[in-house]
Amino acid sequence: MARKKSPEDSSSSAVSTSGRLPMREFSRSLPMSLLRAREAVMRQFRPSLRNQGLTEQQWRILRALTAVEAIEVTELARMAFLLGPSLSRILRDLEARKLVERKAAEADQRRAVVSISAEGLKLIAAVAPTSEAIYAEITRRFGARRLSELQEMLSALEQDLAGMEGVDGDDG
Amino acid sequence: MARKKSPEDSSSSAVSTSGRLPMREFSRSLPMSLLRAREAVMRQFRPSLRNQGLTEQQWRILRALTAVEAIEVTELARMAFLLGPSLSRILRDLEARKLVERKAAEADQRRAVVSISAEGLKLIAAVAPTSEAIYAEITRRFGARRLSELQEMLSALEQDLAGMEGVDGDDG
DNA sequence: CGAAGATGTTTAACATGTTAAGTGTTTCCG
DNA sequence: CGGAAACACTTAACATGTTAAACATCTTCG
Repeated sequence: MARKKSPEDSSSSAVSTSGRLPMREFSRSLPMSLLRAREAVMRQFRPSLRNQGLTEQQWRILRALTAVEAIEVTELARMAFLLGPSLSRILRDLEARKLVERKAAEADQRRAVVSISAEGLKLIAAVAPTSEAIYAEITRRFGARRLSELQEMLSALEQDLAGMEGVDGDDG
Repeated sequence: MARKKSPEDSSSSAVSTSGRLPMREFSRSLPMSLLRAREAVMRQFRPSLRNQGLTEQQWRILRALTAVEAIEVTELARMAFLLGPSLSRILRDLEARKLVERKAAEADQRRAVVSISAEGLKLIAAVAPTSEAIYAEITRRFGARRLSELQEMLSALEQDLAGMEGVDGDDG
């Protein structure tokens, strides 16, 4: 919407007017495709989460905590797919909001054990219905079977790239 | 050594010890799958970009600029899939580094027109070979055909969700 | 013409991503 | 036993994501 401008309508962007490099298909690169798809999905959920004062990552953490009785920070980071520093900050805030509780592990004072609080559970319960409804609608639109196939491919991609670490060209 | 710990399933996690809520298996939600897949891909590219002092987003912008002679900021944001504020900041930096040039549009002083500089092109040329090699290796591992299929599905997902804006439950 | 509204871009404010360094604990091993 | 190394976080510093608001310019329409 609202895309009118000068008289000389250029319709669609990018016609590589200079043929400088053969790097075609930028908009169809795999990272861009994944980014756009994910954004299309998350766009559906964000408003609802925001209504409850939750960011996407905070939601991921609380969501992960509902699946366990208690869990160490590092393990939680793996589960919620967050880096340590991000998780550290978010836990500090969630703890201040009394949505999670933290205590030191008995056997190892380095480790912290986190669990969701009663309040946290209430918040989850408030968001879950809308969240599930959105997910159901997405599934309906895209098709359950197709969705499974997509997840399979994504998982396979992840696996195929798991051990690939050394293509680092010497362009430094 | 300390191989960078990539959050994969530790196989020990999460057995819903409390049966609190019937929520979908968290680690297999669509947003998480997309996030992990994208991260697996980007992990391959980041080191090379970093060697050239470029972030992923800066690279996206320069990459998009090589495809056009010049382009307005809003259109560039659409192409590189960045939000206005992010693009604004990045352009300020790239301009300071003389990798891009900016001028006001003649017909409309509100609009700014951006283009890549000669230096910017050199930088692109320095990164491109490694980047292409990595992409080729990813394609080889996953399979060209499979990769096309995946892109198709991602594109379709994006399309299917395009007009879905109003599932907003009243959980506020 | 001129004030109200629309539009393109930037700034602000807060939250997270990302890498490196710092702080306590614990483990290893001479 | 004790110091170096490993480990589990946490802080720090910079870059981007995200939303709202500010700015400047342009367009509408009375």
